[in-house]
Amino acid sequence: MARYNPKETEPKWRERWDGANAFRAEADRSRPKYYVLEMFPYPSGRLHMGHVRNYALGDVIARFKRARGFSVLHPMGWDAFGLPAENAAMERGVDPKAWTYDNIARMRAELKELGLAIDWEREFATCDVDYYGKQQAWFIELFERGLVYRKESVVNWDPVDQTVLANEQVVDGKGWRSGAPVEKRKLAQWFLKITQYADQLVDDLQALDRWPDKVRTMQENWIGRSKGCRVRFRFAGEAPAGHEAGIEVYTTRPDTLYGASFVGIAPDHPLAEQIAASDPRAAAFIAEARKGAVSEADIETAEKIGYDTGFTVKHPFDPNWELPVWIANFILMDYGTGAIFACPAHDQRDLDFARKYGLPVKPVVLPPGEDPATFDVGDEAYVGPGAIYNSPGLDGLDVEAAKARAVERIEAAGEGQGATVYRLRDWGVSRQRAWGCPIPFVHCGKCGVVAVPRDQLPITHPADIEFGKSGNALERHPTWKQTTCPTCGGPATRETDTLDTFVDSSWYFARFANPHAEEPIDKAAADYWLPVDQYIGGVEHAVLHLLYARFITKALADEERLSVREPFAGLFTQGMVTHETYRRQNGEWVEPGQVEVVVEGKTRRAALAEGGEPVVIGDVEKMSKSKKNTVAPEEIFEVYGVDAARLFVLSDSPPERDFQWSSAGVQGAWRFVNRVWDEFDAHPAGGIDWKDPQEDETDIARELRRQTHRTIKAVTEAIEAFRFNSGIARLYEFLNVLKAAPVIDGDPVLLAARHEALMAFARLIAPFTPHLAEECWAHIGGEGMVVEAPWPEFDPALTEDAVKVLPVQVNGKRRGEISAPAGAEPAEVEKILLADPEITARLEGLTIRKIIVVKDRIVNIVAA
RNA sequence: GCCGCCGUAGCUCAGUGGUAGAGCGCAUCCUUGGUAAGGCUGAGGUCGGCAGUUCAAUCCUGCCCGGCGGCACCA
Repeated sequence: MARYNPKETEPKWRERWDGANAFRAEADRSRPKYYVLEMFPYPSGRLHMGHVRNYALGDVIARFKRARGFSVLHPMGWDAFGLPAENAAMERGVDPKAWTYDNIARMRAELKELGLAIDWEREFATCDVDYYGKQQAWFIELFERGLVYRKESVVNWDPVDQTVLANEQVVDGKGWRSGAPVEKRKLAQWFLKITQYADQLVDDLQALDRWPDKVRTMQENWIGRSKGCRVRFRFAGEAPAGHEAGIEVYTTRPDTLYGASFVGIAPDHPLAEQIAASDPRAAAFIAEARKGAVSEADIETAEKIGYDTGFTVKHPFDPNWELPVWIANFILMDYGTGAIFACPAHDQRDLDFARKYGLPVKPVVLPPGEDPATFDVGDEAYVGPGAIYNSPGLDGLDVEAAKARAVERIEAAGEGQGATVYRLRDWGVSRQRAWGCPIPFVHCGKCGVVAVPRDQLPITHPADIEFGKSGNALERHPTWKQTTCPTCGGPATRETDTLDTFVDSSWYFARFANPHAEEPIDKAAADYWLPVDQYIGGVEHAVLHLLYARFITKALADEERLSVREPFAGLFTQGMVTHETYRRQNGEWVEPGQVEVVVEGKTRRAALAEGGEPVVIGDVEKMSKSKKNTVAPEEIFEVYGVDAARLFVLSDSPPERDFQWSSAGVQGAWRFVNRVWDEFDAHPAGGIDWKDPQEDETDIARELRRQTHRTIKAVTEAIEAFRFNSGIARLYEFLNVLKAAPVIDGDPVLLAARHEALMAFARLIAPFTPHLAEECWAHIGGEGMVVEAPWPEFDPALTEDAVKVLPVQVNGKRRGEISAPAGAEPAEVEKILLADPEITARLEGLTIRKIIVVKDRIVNIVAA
């Protein structure tokens, strides 16, 4: 018996796959195509278990679809621009470009070790001049179509690092790196007009039926479309200067206009600011209101406060009805118009506010079954359906009809119009960073902002760029900025902002169709390969990346660079990789590698491997450096081989759930790999003289064949349904069956049945442990390599038993069993049942009321 | 607060309107020329709780409890 040695076997098969160009994607129009893609990694230089899981999942699909006859595209690239490279430059004085490409080289080697069925000829990095140059080309096209614009915008400015910070880089109002208090600054920023596609982005979610509902809901909430109308409230007395037109409010509940109690404006509303200029108490209130708004959670619990401005406005449906105007802290300036009318009876926020300041509460929607004479609103606003009352002209209508009628009246009066508003904002893509895609524009004193002509692209980073200081190295460079205006030829300066890296990742999947094309996207190739049939990645990208990619796809489709309007037909979001945490008595985190866990009966104890100091076993948490609960993939590969690692991450949890790494688990997978090999090793090398197992079938052989065909069916269905762990569980069971099945020397039928089983097994396990599968396949004389072999087919007739064992229940409790031919009719089963002495003994003294026979499943006797 | 997911063996998880399963762990035994290993056998489960539908519920329905995730004054 030869022991299985992954260290020799695994590299050997990877070389053979390479040699055969086994994973090259070819647009073969005679076969159905399948595009499987995992979210491409940031090249940190180090593979972690999350990557292993992510890419193993995609690899299962890629190998499975290939075996099923699809023409498969499974590419790999690098999301290579971004802050970490510049941080490395600042910390270690290295060149971001060199640092990034070094990391890519290291990670590529590690990824290749995973044995992924990837077409490496299509690899690219977003920091390749070739890639971002093409990005600049289509970015200019979007500009020409009005989808790109510049606007003054408030940003978080770190005065020490001289840079703009993203919201998540601001911690407690200070820069995460410098620790300096962050300033709000107004800067001209580049924006992409994603809001122009807001409706499509919501509506098209409907058709994405192979996306998780959770992600679709999150995107829908993020876009936050709401339908309502704008209404003008004119001032009753003299209007404040500049606001003679009144206050425009936005509402989704025009049906409740007759329940209006007051008009409220946000503390940031221009009118509020104007009032504050001449009213110190209003100014003090606004300052107070702004102070409270620190964190999201605080906002929720913050008390509603308001300030009565003394101004009053007229009700749009009744000029004699005057409403006070309040400034209130719960009104947001950046939603709708920054002003509302309040209907306390039917809005909880308004009600809280009205109760606090003693403002009127008048119900106008009557809940079903309530009496208008007695219905009253307590401390809970009524937001449900009902009939409108107390509302001349709307009375009796239901809520939806009343909304429509109210909007009609408002529009007829010229006091407003129906409107749809969104929570979604335009996408700010400016980054004051050098290590990103330069925005291809110049600023000319005469001509303004001018796009760089196509034949002058790409705009690249200067070769002698000096990183390693704070701020934007492009801005600081002595000459790079200086250029001439493409329009007038006069002196001009280059734009020094670069693009958000989310732009880079918004179209890479399309570039993979032909990464060497002259145009950004090779349309013919993209028409063949797109959309991505299965996209796989972490749920943390549920909104931003996936929304941006959908938007850019639509924009590029309108540019006629793409035919699809949705990039990802199927989306799968995998769970995180977690691990137990360990802490010393002093609270210090300890790496798993330094801990020894001892099992004593049902309790587990842990101690430092060196010294034996007891260690506290903490919660299971996402692997992270800070908690030191990471496990390095390369160390696992070294000890157990790649296949065992792949098998373990695929086998232990459903892919969408969090996965708990444990050393016991990977050891179990390793043992399974060895048991599989043993089973193949015990089979005659080079295969057998084939004898059709269907001839002279014995019961033992037939049973084994049944198990084989059932396993093929079950594993196939499990992979189709993304339940890889179930599929692997079936293979574990199947191996147990094979081990238990007798081997009788000189029984050719049995041997043939076993051979059939092993031929299937090698192919079934190939998506999970591809190297092992090849070794096994070769040993038993399989033709060619497994990667070239078709997926095994099952014979439906063999997945069913000829004789069924039916449990027999008496009054719902199991009392015995009988055997009946498969498909036996109830009458036949009853006959067998009543002939069975054990069963009849059970029925002694009872009267049979009813016999329920469920074909091939069970029998239940109802008796008294 | 709202929405979603989850609760099955000590642990991680399959599964099904009809006999409760796998891996790991645990126990017993065997092997000691696969040996910082291998094998046999076994114990262990009111399938989160309560009600309902059904001949029959771990599975369907409702309510409740617990865990996780997302959203959160969006008018």
